[in-house]
Amino acid sequence: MYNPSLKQCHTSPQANCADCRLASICLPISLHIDDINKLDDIIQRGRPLNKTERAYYAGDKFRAVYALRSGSIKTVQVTPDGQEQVTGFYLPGEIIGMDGLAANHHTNSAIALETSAICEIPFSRLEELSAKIPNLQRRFFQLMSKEITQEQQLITLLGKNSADERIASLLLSISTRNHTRGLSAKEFYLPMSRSDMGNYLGLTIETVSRVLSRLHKQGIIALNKKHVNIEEMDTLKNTALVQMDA
Amino acid sequence: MYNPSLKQCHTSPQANCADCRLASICLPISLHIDDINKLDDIIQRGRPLNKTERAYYAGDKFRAVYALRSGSIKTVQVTPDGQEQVTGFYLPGEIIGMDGLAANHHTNSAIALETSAICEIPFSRLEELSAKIPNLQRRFFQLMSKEITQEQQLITLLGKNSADERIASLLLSISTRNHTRGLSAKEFYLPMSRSDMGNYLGLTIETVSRVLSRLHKQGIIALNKKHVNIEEMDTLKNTALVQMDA
DNA sequence: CGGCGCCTTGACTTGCATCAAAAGTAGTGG
DNA sequence: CCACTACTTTTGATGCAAGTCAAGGCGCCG
Repeated sequence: MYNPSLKQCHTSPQANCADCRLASICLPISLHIDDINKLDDIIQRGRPLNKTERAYYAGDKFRAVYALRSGSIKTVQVTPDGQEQVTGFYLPGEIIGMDGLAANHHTNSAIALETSAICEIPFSRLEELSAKIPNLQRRFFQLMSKEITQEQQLITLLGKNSADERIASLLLSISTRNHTRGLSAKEFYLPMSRSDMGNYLGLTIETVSRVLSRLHKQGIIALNKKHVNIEEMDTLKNTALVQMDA
Repeated sequence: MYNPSLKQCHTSPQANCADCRLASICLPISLHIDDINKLDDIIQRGRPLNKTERAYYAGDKFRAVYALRSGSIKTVQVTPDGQEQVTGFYLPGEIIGMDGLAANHHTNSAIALETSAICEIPFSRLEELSAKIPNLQRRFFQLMSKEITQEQQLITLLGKNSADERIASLLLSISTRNHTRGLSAKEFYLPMSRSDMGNYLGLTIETVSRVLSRLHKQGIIALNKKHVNIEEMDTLKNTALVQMDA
C-alpha cells in the first residue's frame, strides 16, 4: 500500500527532530531528548528538491551530510572516462554525503529521484557536537560502518550473482527498507528508472526489463510500470539468495 | 625493488606510534606528538599472525579495530549460501575492522596472507580518546569515509569494467599503495593467490591467469609467480581506465 | 621421489551484452 | 483535447566475453 503521507512530509519544513516520524531510524537514535534538541539546533531545512535536482555535486567542497526526510535520492559517481555509476539509492531517514569526508570534497552527486526534502547537517557542527555527546559520536560511526557493510554486500552481489539474483535482491532491499518505515513490504513504488537499476546492478537496461518481465510472467511479482506488488515473497527470497538488508 | 625491511617490522613488537615508520600514513596523521602518545597508550601489540591466521572472525563481537603494521591481510565475507567473498586487501598502515561497528559484531574475517603484525586498538578507548582529541575524531571519520569511497570504486569496477580492466586496476592499486609506503611502484610481490584476486574482482581463477599471461606476453608486465614488474606503466594505466587509489 | 596445492592452457558453452525496432508514456503547445 | 516530439521500456535476434570443464605443469614438502 503506497502511503501518501510520506509525500506530505516535505510540506512541513519546520518539523524538528523530536517530532519527526523518522527519528527512530535516522541520526537521533538512542539520543536523550535534550541531545536531540541540540542536534536539531544545527540542522538546516531548505526547500524541497525537485526531481533531478541535486543535494550536492561531485567535486563540491564537503561541508555537510544530509538526512533524507521524504522522497528518494540516488548517489552517482562519474568515472574518469565520463560514464556514470549509481552507487546507492536512499530512502527517508537515511544519511547521504559521507563520501565527502575523506578527501574533503564529494566524490558522488546526490540526485533526487522525485520531489524530496532533506535536512542539512553542517559537518563541523556535527563534529563538535559528537565530541560532547558520546552517543551521537557512536551513532555516526555506526552509520558510516553500516554504509561500509552495505557496500560490501553490493560488491558480493556484483561479484557472484546472476542477473535474476541481483534484481531480486534489489527488490527485497527496497521492500524491507519500506517495511522499516511502516510501509508495506509487499507493495511499493520503485522510485528509480530501469536504467538506474541496471546501472546500479551492473546490468543493461534490456536485461533489467527482461528479468522483471520474467518474474512477472512467473507470478512472483505483479508489475505495472514502477509499481511493484510482491506476490510470492518466499520465491523471491529464494531467488535472491543474498538478503541485502536495510 | 622488494624491500625486505618491511618483513622485519614485526620483529620489534614494542615499537610505538611515535617511532613507527608508518605513522605518516596510519591513524596518527595530523596528531600532535603528545596526542600520538595518548593513542599509543591504548594500543595493544600482540604476537605476529602467521599466514592464514585471523585477526578476527566474522561473527566475533566487535571490540577493536586493527592497524596493520607489517605483512598483508585480506578481509572475507561469507555469504548465506556458504561462498566466500574477498572484500579487501590491506597493506601496512591501513586500518581493518571498521565493518564491525554497525552491528556490534564483525561481518568479515581478517585473514593474514603472510606473516603479519597488527596493532589492536580497543574501540571503546578510541571512542573516548576521539571525543577529547578533535583531530583524532576527524581522522577516524576520514578513514571510514575513505573505506566507503574505495568500495564505491570497486563497485564501479565490478559493474562496468572488463576482466582486463579489473586486473589492471588491481595491479595499479597495489603499485600506488606500495609507492606510498616508500617501496617501488614498478616492482612488487602480490601477496594474494590468483584465487583471491579472482574472488575479489568477480572473476574465475582461469580468467585471472589468462589475463595476467596476456599482459605478460604483450610485454606490459613481467611476471614470475607472485612477483610483478610493471614494464609499461602507461599502457597499464590506459588498460585500467579507472585508477583505484590508495 | 611422490603426492598435493596452485597455476596455466585449451576446448567448448552460456548468460548477458549488443544491435535493432516497435510500443508505451510523458510533456508541450496549438 | 489532440498532435507531435522525445524519452523510456519492452521484445526479439545475434554475438562475444567470460564461465565451465578438463588436462597437464610446476613447485613445495615430507
